[in-house]
Amino acid sequence: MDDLLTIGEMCAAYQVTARTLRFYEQKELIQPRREGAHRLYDRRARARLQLILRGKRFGFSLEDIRQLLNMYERDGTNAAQLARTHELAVARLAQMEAQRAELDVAIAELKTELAEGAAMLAALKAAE
Amino acid sequence: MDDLLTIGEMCAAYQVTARTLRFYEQKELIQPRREGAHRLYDRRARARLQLILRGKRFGFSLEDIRQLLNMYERDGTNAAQLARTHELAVARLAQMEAQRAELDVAIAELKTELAEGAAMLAALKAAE
DNA sequence: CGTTACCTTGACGTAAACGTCAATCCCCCT
DNA sequence: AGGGGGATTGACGTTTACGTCAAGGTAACG
Repeated sequence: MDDLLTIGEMCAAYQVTARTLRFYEQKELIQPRREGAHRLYDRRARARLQLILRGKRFGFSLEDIRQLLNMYERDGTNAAQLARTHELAVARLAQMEAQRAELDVAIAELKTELAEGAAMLAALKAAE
Repeated sequence: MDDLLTIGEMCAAYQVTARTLRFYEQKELIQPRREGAHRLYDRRARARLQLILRGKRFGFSLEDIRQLLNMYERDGTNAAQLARTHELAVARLAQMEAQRAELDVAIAELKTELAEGAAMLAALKAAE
């Protein structure tokens, strides 16, 4: 049963707005079927949406996601494409870990200031 | 010696562009002196810039920073204002830690997929 | 005095990911 | 026939933190 969902049902199912779905479509991330003018989302469209949302959680841009998705669409078994995807994922992972490291530093610094009761502004007074 | 720096010197000293300094001024974050039309940055202006850059590292928005800065400008010793600053800092810290937690989850998930050689797209194939 | 380097204001542009109308259209129900 | 409730397209708006001209002022050097 390849049950088809209307845009409203998709919104409810995936917690996104209709605008978002149309936006993704415009960006070539999803291609729902049409029944007249109305959109109908099949299994494939839903799978892609899930991947999009997942990619977003990973911090990929929509453009990155589009490329990954379309690469797989054309040939999911091409070794070069698999390698490319892997490469992108590794790079993104490195970014995330770097971001986490920075965040850790900032957290530690802010904690120190809070412990000193200094908030972030003691330096202003000191500089007068 | 309250040596005064020109905008160009400020750029070199703090690694920011002139546009950035003018932008901060327009946003009421910094108030340099004037010699004719030219800006001159005194000790206070420089202290504020440092705090701005620091606030940014903490992830505060410029608007947040402006409010904090101006609160202190009016009365750095007011208990209510100190409390407010502290409160903002604590809230921000909580945000940062939440963000860090999410990041950890995403990192772990992405690592798992990489380990499986699945990148992020295995599900697409599975859904066909 | 002329050139150069640096400065000024003002205004429009940019990026991402949608939000928010407006005008229409379509189907279903009573 | 008259409403509703959803859908559609198109187009402009939003946010943040600046970037990028353009046109012109000014100050120091030679």
